[in-house]
Amino acid sequence: MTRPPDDLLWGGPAETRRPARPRLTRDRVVEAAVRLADVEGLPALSMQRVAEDLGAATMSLYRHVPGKAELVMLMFERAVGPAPDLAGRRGDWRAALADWARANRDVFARHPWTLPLATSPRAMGPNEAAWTEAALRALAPSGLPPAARLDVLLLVNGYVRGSAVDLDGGPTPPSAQALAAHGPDGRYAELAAALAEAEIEAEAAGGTPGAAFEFGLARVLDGVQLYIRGAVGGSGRPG
Amino acid sequence: MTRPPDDLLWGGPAETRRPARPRLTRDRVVEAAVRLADVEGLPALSMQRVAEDLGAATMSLYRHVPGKAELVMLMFERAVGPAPDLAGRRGDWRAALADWARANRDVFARHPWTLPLATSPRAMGPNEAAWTEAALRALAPSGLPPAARLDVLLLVNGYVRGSAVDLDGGPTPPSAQALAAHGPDGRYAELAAALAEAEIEAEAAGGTPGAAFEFGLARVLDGVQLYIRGAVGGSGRPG
DNA sequence: TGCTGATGCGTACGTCATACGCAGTGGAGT
DNA sequence: ACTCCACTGCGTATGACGTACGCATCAGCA
Repeated sequence: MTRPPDDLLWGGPAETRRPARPRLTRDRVVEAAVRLADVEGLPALSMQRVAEDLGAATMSLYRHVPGKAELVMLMFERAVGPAPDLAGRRGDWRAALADWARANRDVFARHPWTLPLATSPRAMGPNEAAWTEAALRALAPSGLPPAARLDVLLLVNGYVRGSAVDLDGGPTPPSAQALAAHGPDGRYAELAAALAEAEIEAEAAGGTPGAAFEFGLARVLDGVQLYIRGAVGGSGRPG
Repeated sequence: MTRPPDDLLWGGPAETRRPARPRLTRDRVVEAAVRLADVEGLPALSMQRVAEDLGAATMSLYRHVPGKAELVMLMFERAVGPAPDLAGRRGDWRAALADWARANRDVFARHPWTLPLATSPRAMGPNEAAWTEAALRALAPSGLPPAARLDVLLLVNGYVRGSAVDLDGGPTPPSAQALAAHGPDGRYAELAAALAEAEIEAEAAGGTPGAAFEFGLARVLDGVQLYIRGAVGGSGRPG
């Protein structure tokens, strides 16, 4: 009835059926969006681009996600993924927490766009809750009460997020020339010296990225360990 | 000459001059944008809204900033502001670094929208460089070499950023009901217990926010202190 | 063979960033 | 005094975006 009569008259194939595409599902939409964000970054994410990548029309996405904001939430949950398995470290809270921190950092490394999202107001999803639960369990052998374990977790979590910034994103330090140009009176002397020395070290270290991460992580865990001693055992204050 | 003759004939005030508005400057544009972001958040920031707040036309802004991305950069620099003065803490790297961390946190508290920006790729501006320089100088009495001081700074910086998330933004933990509903088998038992205990403590603490921040900061500095002892003095490893 | 709910999509609207070029202004050079 | 010109402000237009709305198609079932 709505078909143009030509087709009927000339007997063209009755192409009333849609081209056989895999059905659209919420999962496929979120997956495509994550892939797009991984490759081109969050700013490039638009409903139109996601739909295009799926070979669907823009408005079709709205059958599966309520809107873009909700899509981003779902993307975040998917990128976070299931909590790491720390069973192999049972009893050793320090090793378990270190593994947890590294797994956490890997998420940010795999999906850099999650980093700004992690520092924006949002609701905690099941995966993120599972990560938190895993870390709290890892800390159980420490003997700390639950609320103190939460504080420790905030600390470690904060460190991971903060240092992941320097994996991708984060401030690119100004060039030595720029520093010299704008601070000819030695205003940035220490910064320039530190950057120069760090560059030499990085060259020497060659293929060991993440050295700075491990350094900081060790310091954080030292601090926690000291605290646990003080809180559970005697006084562990370093003075 | 280009005036319509009516005005001339009827002697209306010669309103050829513009209404006497303060001239638009880059500073005024950036200031208005910061104020807008402070009040309504970064998503509400549009060139049109900024122009409106200034009583100017949208396109006028482009005479003073190249585009929105650059405006946001300038806003960030302005929000960061000048580095804190740590002269009063000369010689005491721990106290100076703690002050620096608190000042840093205050920036995020005053301008919550800077937090996601701080965790996105960007160039380091003069103010941010000055903050870094100030911290490196504060660490000079520790005796650490410049590159190691940079690592320490990354650590502290990361902690501040990470914990500032919980000032504003960050994951709002699910309600106890939600946890119970989705993990009836005790999947989130530790999390639920920790949240409940933390809530009780928060109620008891009453008007002392930032307690969690100070807790974590003390742990971080403990770790750094331990490291400095080990690196500069003898072996300070806690085992 | 019609009915019904689920799914895909075309159109339309409002908001956004911004390219382009004109118009008023005020100062410098004649 | 007059001309010129750089600077500043702005009106219009374009194209991308998110999404409300309602029609078209289809699978399953009566």
